[in-house]
Amino acid sequence: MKFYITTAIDYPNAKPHIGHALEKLYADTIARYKRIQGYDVFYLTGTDEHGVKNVRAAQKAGIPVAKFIDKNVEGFKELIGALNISNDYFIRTTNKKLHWPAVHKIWRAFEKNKDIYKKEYQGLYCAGHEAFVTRKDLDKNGSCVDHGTPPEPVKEENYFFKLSRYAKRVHGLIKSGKLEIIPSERKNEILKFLEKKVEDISFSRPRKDLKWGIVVPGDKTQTIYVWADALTNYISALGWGTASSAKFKKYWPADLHVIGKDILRFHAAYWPAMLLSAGLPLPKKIFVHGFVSVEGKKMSKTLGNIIDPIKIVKQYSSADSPQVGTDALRYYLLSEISPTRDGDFSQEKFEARYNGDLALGVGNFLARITSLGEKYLKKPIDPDYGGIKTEIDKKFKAYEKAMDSFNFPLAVKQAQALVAYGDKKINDSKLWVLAREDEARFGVEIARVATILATVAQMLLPIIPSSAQKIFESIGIDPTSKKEWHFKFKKGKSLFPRLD
RNA sequence: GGCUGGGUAGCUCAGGCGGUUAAGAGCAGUACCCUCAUAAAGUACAGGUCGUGGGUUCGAGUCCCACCCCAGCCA
Repeated sequence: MKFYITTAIDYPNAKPHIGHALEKLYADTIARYKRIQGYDVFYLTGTDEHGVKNVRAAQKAGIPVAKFIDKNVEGFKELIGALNISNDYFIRTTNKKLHWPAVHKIWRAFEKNKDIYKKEYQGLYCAGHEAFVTRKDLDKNGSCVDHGTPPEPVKEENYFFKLSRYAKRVHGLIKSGKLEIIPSERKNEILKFLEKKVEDISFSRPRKDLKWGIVVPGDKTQTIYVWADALTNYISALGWGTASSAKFKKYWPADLHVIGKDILRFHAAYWPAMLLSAGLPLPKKIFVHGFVSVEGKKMSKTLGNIIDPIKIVKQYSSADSPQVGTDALRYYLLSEISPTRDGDFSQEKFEARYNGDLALGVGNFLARITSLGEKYLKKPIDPDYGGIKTEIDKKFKAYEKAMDSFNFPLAVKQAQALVAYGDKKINDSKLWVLAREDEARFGVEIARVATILATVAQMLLPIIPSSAQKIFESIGIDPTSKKEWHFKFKKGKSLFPRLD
């Protein structure tokens, strides 16, 4: 079974912030979870590199656009490394070999279906924005809210895509659940949008206004606008439109697009319509996540409260435990932030989570077991489910249910509940006393708590992969091995050193 | 203005097809207890108008109406 999962492609006009981290993490956790379940997973992420905003940002920085983009894309790739993201490919929309042919091909497909037509577009052009603005961007005097100057009415010719022709079909597909939108509020939102009169959308810009982009095939005066360019990444990355489309045949349609709530319409309306026009299968599911605020406030440049995830990772890592910062951030974002609503980040909450759940939770539980096991156990022992199987099964089922519905905080809770259960078992059996006084019973009891720990590590594998792997190593197990497990304990350094 | 979601213990949230608790979990706080462990773990304690005001009902966080806040979508 294959599983194709994507994130939105990021706009590299600035450094990545914690919101970018969140989305990649959601997709990564699902990808890892599916791999563990045996799926042949293809996980795609990348960057959306064309458009006026990038040009302007480059100008501001005084660097040629291509160079500016290359530099910023490195920042996004660094983020992927810092977060231990397991993507299988990184698509860039400036990739002329892979991406551009697909964009041209899909454009031709629209044309062939007569879904592309030229129309005069009238709009209010704001020089400051270097873009068209709508009424909601204007103040009472009719001036641009951001620039304080009145926009001028401009007429220009653009190519339009007949979204109106597909609105009903897309609506039907979403309503019936053939194209699933999660959560249901977002499904309602897009259904409402599609029930109103849907306008066709401008799919190109005059070349003179937008040079940094892909030319419309057969018309050198027009540049393909973001929709047909960026959204096509999901199939271009698989080789669609090139000679080597084996991956496309294997992985398309996408099983899951992971996106933010701000781009719902593009993914749940425009993109399906485009695919229908091109005669391609539609994605199966779209998961819409929320945003991350910082101490209750929206992240913004003016507030200067933008959180750099790479900085956080570095801050909490050390030379001999480089995975700690990565997993600490992964754990926080996955356990503290509600996946379908907005969540909050604060240093204080971050450290409370870390100390409570990781250092003194899982980490301490591991230390208790390996310390006793290494010192008192004479030979490797087998897992033992005696008296604990019901509880483990119950928690594991709840965990799977939560993971399947992208409720990561609830999934994590199941693992933490097992840690508490195991800690209590150590106390109740007085394991440290048995270690000295009753070798046989000690063997049985430590096998049981170690079995609990192994289950916890299994659950955490998609959440904090490196640390979960370390847990397995400390108890002498290779989780990927089909061979029978035997616990052999080795107490190492603290998995998650406590923060003061 | 229309629509969607939310407003539950100091904080983060569960419950939300009406009667298994005349309100739950985690964190923080207090007491007790253990000492294997990262001065860690475990146990007990939360008396919160379940946004406000009405209504339906034998009985409502849980249904209905109105209103007030917060977020978002569409105008």
